Amino acid sequence: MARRKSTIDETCPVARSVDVIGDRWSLLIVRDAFDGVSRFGDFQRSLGVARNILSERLRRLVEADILETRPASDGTAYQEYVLTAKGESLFPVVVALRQWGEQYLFSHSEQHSILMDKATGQPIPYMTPQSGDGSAVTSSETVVKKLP
Amino acid sequence: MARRKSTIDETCPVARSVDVIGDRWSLLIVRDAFDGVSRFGDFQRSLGVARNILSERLRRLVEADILETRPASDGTAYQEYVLTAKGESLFPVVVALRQWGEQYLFSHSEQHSILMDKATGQPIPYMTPQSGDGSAVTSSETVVKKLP
DNA sequence: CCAACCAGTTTTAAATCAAAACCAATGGAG
DNA sequence: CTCCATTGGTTTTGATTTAAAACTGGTTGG
Repeated sequence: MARRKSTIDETCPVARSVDVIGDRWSLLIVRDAFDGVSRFGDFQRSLGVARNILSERLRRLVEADILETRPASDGTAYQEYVLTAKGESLFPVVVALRQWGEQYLFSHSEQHSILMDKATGQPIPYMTPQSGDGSAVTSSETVVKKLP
Repeated sequence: MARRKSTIDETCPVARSVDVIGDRWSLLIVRDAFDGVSRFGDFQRSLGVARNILSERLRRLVEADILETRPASDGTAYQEYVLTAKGESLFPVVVALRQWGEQYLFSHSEQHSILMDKATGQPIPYMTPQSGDGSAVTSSETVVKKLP
């Protein structure tokens, strides 16, 4: 590509988020991390991503404080990658993408995975933005305000 | 790049979603569309994206049934791009990205925009996955189940 | 101690991207 | 009606990124 125009001066939160995790692999790495994957080789096998790309993405995610490294919990000398609090906060993003995909990207007959509540065994209902009183709001009922 | 490995056979909804909108521009185009932008030139000026890239992305989004074209509402012979129902359904994704960005990607003193409820003038509360009874659930309280 | 494994890094070729030039159709001024 | 600026792209051309595979060096198991 020509040099990527950095959106670092962007005042839109969506643009900044996309700048950090808006590529083909970062969100899938985060998804796997939510799923308990933590080792380099496990990410690599799970995603089928090239190792150099995985290496660079993991480094970026660690730099962005979304993942952190620590000594492997299984006693080996290797390290593992785990979500930070900032990374855990991406849960709604991953769930929103998952639910949208569930609704629109599978043919009716096609099987796909769904997100369940461990406690009740019921599917997690579709997430939606809500007003202060808990009622759902649509995009046309909201407006983006620039703070002064 | 070497040829992109298509994730079309992927059974994970997150992977399919990322395959459709997981690039630097598509989600920003959708965000602008939520904001009322509909004309080629307006997207181009708003995003600062190269025109050929914008053209290709708009075509992809139309093919994916996220946007659709129709005659411009202002009487000119040009066309405009508007969100379909499928595109409107990306609202939770955009809001989740926005809210994560608001929380983590701005220094405390830095100004940024926030999403408000038009009716009440109050900020939209942070979205979170909920259990069937409306209580928030964390990632560790959920599990991904593959349907048979 | 040796072989297999893990976690990367380097190398190389292909694909994509960004910028700018180019082009056709539209619309507005006079 | 004519000229010219605007709109909405497409084409061309390098720069950059990506993917795949080969390579490296420490680790672990036998």
